[in-house]
Amino acid sequence: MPDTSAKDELKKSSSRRLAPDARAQQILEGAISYFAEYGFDGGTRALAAHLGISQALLFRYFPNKAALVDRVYEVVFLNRWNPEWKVLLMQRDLPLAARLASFYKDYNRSIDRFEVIRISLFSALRHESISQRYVARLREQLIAPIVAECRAFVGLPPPEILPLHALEEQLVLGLHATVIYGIMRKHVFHAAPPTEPDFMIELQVDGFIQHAKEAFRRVHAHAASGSERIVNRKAESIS
Amino acid sequence: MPDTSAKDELKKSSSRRLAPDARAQQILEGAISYFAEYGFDGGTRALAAHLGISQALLFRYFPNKAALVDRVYEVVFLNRWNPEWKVLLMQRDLPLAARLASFYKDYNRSIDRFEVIRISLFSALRHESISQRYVARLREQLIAPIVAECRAFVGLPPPEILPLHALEEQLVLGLHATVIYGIMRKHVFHAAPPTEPDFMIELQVDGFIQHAKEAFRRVHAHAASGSERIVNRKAESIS
DNA sequence: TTTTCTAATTATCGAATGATGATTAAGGGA
DNA sequence: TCCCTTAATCATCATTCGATAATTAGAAAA
Repeated sequence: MPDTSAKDELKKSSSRRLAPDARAQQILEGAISYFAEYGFDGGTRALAAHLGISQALLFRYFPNKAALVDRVYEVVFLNRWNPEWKVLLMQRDLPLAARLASFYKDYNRSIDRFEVIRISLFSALRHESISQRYVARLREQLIAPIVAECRAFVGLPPPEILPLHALEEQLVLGLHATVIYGIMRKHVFHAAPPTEPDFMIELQVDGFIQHAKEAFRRVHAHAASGSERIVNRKAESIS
Repeated sequence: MPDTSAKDELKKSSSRRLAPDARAQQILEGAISYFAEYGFDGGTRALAAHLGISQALLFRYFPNKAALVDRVYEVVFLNRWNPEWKVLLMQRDLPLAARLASFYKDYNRSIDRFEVIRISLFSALRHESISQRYVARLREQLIAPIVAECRAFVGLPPPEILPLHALEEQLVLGLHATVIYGIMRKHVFHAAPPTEPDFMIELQVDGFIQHAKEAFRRVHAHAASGSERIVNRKAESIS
């Protein structure tokens, strides 16, 4: 009778005495899962229990809790960015509607995960700088290029000639919002989760494109007669 | 020489020995402001300092921290609902576009506040039941009626004859998302805040209405050929 | 098998948390 | 003016927090 059973189930679950790299990786992934559920105020003891290890062990692999949280941020924010998105969006030999649909399908696939959306929100609510850097990159690398492509599509001058207007950004962000808000409904509000995301994205993109010409012209008419012109301005107004 | 100065500045700031009702109200408002900024894991000592009172005083007006948090929830969620919204949305003597624009302008005005949007998010991330009840009411009282009005607008059967389909909800939630996400950008992500909300709402509503006929027909065609039909289904799929 | 290295746990620290009496003092009524 | 009610604070409790040092024990090398 060979000695199987008891040894194997220990090995697969936590298997004490892991190689340091494997243990660090396991802690990091457990922290992502745990902090996504309970937020960054969740305790290190509960996290350790979640991992099936002692609380002190966390501090042998990360100097303190903040360092662990920072690593979580890095994985969630930085590892999830695809530089090809911008390239795809600017490929003018493809119809704009096809580019937008293709991009948002992939973007949706990339961020439609419990951990990603919730950790993004937790960190944004904490005013973490990495969150604001992500938002800035989103704006510069994706939203602004889309606005530029829309300009070309509807027959308006490029950004080099006519600076981008904040209202144009908001118009594009309206399309962006349909994707993001759907993911939030699913993972944060636990309300009627989106089904058939690809079909809905195609539908929303078609609506956006069909309305784009009129919408951009109205925005420019409004801007010409109205108040502020250039895109940058400070946030914050508490009341 | 009359004794002015020192007495006045004490009176205006915190003026010790308030009437109990006034003090309770002051604590509640301070708690809303404080928890909106720091989340519900913020400490009672820091909250008391924020109010200029001793920490122990909080517990003479609220039996424990959870009770105070519950009162905050009530104020933020329940006091912010206008039953007239549903009435307005179903007023068929007005054009649908006008009803939607009017509703979303008012809805936006009502929830575009730092405290409201952030406390909503904090509580939703905690899976608080009051948050889920709010989402259910939003869906039943606003989204479903809007879908029904769109049905009438595009010439499809009413919900009594043909049950609402989840994809129709998602279509309407796409419009809803443009408003909500704008508010989140402003108060959570601190990115390019929305300007001229009324103008943008008119624009988004017009785009939605112009596309509605085609969109609803495509949704119904897709549903007829596709898989699931009825609106309810369970959420949750972590990976 | 025995030895050796080090991954992991146990025990514990000081600081901060929510919460509870004991004490002080503000301010209207006599 | 004094008194008496009670709003408010002070001092302190038991827990829980992040973090550290001492100890144990697992697996490869000898």
